[in-house]
Amino acid sequence: MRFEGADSGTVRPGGRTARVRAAVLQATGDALAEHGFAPLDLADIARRAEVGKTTVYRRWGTVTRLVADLLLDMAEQSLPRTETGSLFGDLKANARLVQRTLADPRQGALFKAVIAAATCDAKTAEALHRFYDIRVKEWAPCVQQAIDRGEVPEDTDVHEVIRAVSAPLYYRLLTSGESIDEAAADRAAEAAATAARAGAYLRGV
Amino acid sequence: MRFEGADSGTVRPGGRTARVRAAVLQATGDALAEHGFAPLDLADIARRAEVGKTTVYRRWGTVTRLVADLLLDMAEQSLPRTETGSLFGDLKANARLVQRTLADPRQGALFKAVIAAATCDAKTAEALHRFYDIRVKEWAPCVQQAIDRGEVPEDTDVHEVIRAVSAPLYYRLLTSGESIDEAAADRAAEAAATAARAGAYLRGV
DNA sequence: CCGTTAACGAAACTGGAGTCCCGTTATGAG
DNA sequence: CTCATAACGGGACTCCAGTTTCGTTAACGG
Repeated sequence: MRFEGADSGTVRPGGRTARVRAAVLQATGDALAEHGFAPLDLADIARRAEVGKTTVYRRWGTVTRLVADLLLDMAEQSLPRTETGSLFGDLKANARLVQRTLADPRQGALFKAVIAAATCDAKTAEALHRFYDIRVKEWAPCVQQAIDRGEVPEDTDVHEVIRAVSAPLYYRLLTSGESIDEAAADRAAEAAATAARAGAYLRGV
Repeated sequence: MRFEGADSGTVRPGGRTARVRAAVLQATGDALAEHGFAPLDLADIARRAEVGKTTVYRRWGTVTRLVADLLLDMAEQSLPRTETGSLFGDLKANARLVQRTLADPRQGALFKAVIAAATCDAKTAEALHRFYDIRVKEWAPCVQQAIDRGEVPEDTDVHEVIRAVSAPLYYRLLTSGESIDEAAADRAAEAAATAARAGAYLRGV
């Protein structure tokens, strides 16, 4: 009886074992940088959808193309923007909306997965970019209103301010284990509003 | 001869075709939310590394565990922090470092892929979180110095300020097609510094 | 330097993802 | 309503990722 399994390489970690590890890690980096992450099973999706798997393979072919179509679908369902009368209030409403979405177990996992999928395929990435462009454009007017009120400098890049609200929440979702709570949302909104008022998002300077 | 392929479903898009699409998209969302994104071929990695594929399967087993090990390796190689004497200068140095990394084709693709991999597996996610914790902790002292100089409020969350610098750059990498240029880095640093000085990153308030 | 055995790797095997074939269903034009 | 055919779906087939087996190589304690 031989026990190697998960702890193989722990007893004699030097020499060949170390060289193998280095070579494999190098190759992993290369492979990931080149192909990215490969797709999920379409047969399983057909089963869940109670649809012939031939149909799924014929119409979409790969998971990445399927996800691109899903993003197209998601982009069509838009949520109404709320107006509060102040930049901070509007950004906070936006931040809370994003926070609720990412904190929801199913939605949060879905957004993570969709972003991961876009990592592997150019068409899917394009669909993801279009999705966020639409969402950002939907909220940008609140920054324009702040410009009109004289709250922020004239030539502020309105889209960049909206992105600045979401960025910390997505960064936390992807790179940290901490939960996306309301405090994080409010902090993101406050930071973006403060920086915008101070002229940190001037365009093309 | 039958032509269906990619444009199947375009001639008769109503009725059954539409129902199939809805069911499949629903199932795709469910599958992604549950399993996330599945792994890449280990046999290919063994070939690249010029190592027996049995060895790779025995020592790592899955791509996600392999990526977790890669992250452990990446966490060990740290870059020295530069000190400029002002919060904005230090944050700008950090932002430029992140910017150069993400803008580099291989490194940028690698980071995208690693984040995608962490999306699918708890252990890999933990390894990713540890990686970023280390990086953040490495730069946090520059914010502490700014506190000591009286540049930012006493009870500022120093880690959160560092994260605020990276967040917009990663957000752009993942959700937008635009390149990560120096202007973006400088804007991220300026926004974070401004918000920090204004007390947007106070801890636990 | 020697011996034990951890770790590697070639080759044969297997299960299921992805493809192909062809009959069935039902859309939408006339 | 009718008909041509777009689109679906069951089932057989293929091929390769992942597993198992077993012989070979070399790490490291003495």
